[in-house]
Amino acid sequence: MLSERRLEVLRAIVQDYVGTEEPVGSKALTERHKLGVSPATVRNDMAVLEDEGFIAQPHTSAGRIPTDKGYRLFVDKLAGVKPLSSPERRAIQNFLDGAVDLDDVVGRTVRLLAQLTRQVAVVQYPSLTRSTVRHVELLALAPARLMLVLITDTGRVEQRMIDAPAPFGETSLADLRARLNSRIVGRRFADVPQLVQDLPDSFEQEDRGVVSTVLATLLETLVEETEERLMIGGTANITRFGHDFPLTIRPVLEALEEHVVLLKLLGEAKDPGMTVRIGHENAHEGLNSTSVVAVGYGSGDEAVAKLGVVGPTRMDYPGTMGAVRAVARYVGQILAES
Amino acid sequence: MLSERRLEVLRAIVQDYVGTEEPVGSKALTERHKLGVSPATVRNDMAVLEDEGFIAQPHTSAGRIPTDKGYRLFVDKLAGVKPLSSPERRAIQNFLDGAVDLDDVVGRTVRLLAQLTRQVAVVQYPSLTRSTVRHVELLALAPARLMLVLITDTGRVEQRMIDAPAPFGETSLADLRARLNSRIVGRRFADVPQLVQDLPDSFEQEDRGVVSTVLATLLETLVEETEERLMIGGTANITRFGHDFPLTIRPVLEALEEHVVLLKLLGEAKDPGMTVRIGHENAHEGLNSTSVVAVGYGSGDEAVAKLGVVGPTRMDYPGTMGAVRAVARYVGQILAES
DNA sequence: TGTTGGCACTCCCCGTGAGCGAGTGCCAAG
DNA sequence: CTTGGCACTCGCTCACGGGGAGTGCCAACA
Repeated sequence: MLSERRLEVLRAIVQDYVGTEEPVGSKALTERHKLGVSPATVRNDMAVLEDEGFIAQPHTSAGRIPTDKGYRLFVDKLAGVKPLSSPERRAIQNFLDGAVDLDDVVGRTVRLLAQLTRQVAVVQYPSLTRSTVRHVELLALAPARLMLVLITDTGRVEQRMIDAPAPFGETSLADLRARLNSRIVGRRFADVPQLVQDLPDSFEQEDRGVVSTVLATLLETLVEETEERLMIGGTANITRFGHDFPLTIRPVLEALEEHVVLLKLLGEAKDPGMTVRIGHENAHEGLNSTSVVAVGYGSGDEAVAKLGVVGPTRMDYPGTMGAVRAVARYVGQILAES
Repeated sequence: MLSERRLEVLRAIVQDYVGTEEPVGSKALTERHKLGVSPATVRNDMAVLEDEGFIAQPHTSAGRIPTDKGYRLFVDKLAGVKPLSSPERRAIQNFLDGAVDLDDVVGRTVRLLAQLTRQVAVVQYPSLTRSTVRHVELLALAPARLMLVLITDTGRVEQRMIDAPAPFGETSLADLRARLNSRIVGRRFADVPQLVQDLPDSFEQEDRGVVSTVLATLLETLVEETEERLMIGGTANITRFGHDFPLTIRPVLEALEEHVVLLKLLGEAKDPGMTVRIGHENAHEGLNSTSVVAVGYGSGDEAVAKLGVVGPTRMDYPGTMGAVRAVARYVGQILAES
């Protein structure tokens, strides 16, 4: 185990490097931090930290920079979560309060997060699987052409066209609509399949085909839309990620375009609290020189989706984590209110 | 007026520069193109072209590169629109045919366009103002809480919550729903306001407040959603824009984030055909070193929205224009079918 | 055993200068 | 108007050489 002071040295190195973006040497460290020891001692400590793999030098006779492992130790043991200042809190609240619908909430959140952290923000739309049904609507656009509209408690609306195998009377339609709603409104998506299982049997023979088709489409919508959507913002901030440009930036932009990858990334964050993935801890290769800070948010006590930021491994972890957590809380509140 | 050969020289310069990304000199030009004259002659022509402002040299004693004005002449007079190869056409069709809903169509289009042009693609969602109403649905979520769902002929769905000033019975609701639909289904959004103007009068006194509120929300939706949405793709391609990195790329990314700016940009493209804005012709400063190729698309004979790409001024204009036009056509077809 | 100052050493970084070469402008001849 | 010739410009590359920040090691000291 590392001594108290060595940890302190590591913390100092991380802080300085994050600030200056330049390898930090022993002398500069003792000058900027009150470690109470001489540069020579710090050098010894650095040698140990390097042996253990927490820091590295880009070249012989250069200062040290933290490794992924070093950052990991930093966030696990050395860094707290820096709470936001109260003006910041107020700004968040004001900014989010004006939202009019779900798209707007997500849009504002992503902009806010990008602005606060000066990094790339990613916000997942509230997931359908954990949400409940607020209403199902069935419309006849033509005798054998129906539209299914599904409204969730998080304000999301999904619609699907249905080509019915046979014409379907207005009364049967109203009947189906009513029965469907009475069964599944207020229920979780995951529970819907078994709740509607026996519904076709209660209809006239001639209508069963249509009913089955409608139900099939409904269930399909539930499954399909579990492929969640997300919104990204602050892409311009990648220019801050590093100086070694085209090389670093390209794969990151590509990764950001693949929403599937990002969703997986967010999804992996199983931790009920905040999850921080540093550099190579990210499964996706393009993000090997970035860190992802993610946290769940939700309208109630349960998380319905995730949000987070993607930034350089060399980032201000306490500040970023503070911002991410705070934004998630406020979004949760907003969703609960609406 | 410039002689035939001088135009030919300009064309050759543009083509070579687009290919190599390096200033092109007189000797190289005569070698790669059959101009039938000597380098010295070409040098004279170049001097003229430079005087006229069509080309410039980065430094004394370097080759020439086209200016914005040079590109402008090139696209106006010298370049055709390069039709796509038939495998490409087939690929487009296949790729777009699988789309299941509007989001999917737009999403596929944007990816397709980005892939074909290797540039940043921008696709505007079909505008509401020009589309027609397919259906309006009114649901009572609670006695005094309604939801309005608006479905357009382009497959777009908008929903709004309404807090009614008074409870509203199910029969009244059904009545309003029916009357509303019979009046505005199939009509253009722009015509809706006057079509519903006198609707409250035909209701019982006690229901008029609610009806007015509903109508107000409906009209508001029409107006508000004229702020159109758009989707962007292929952002990673900005890394191809130039070598002078952080400087160029940052403002472009910022501009791409401001959808309002992009919408304005697309909107300015009044031309019924294709519009090409080159470098400083773009009003937005961040896009001064990029070109925008945009064209309208629509389900019928009329354009309902725009799509296009943003790329370096140094782009393959004929190829890009060909791809943009072809994609717009196919998207139009897809929309018309659905 | 841990800490400290001293010291030689290693390299990165940066400015300088030379040589190269692509490209130009001009001129005189065809 | 076109062409070949020619001197000139200037960006690019590379080698050379301090300067400096930082290191590792060692011997001395608590």
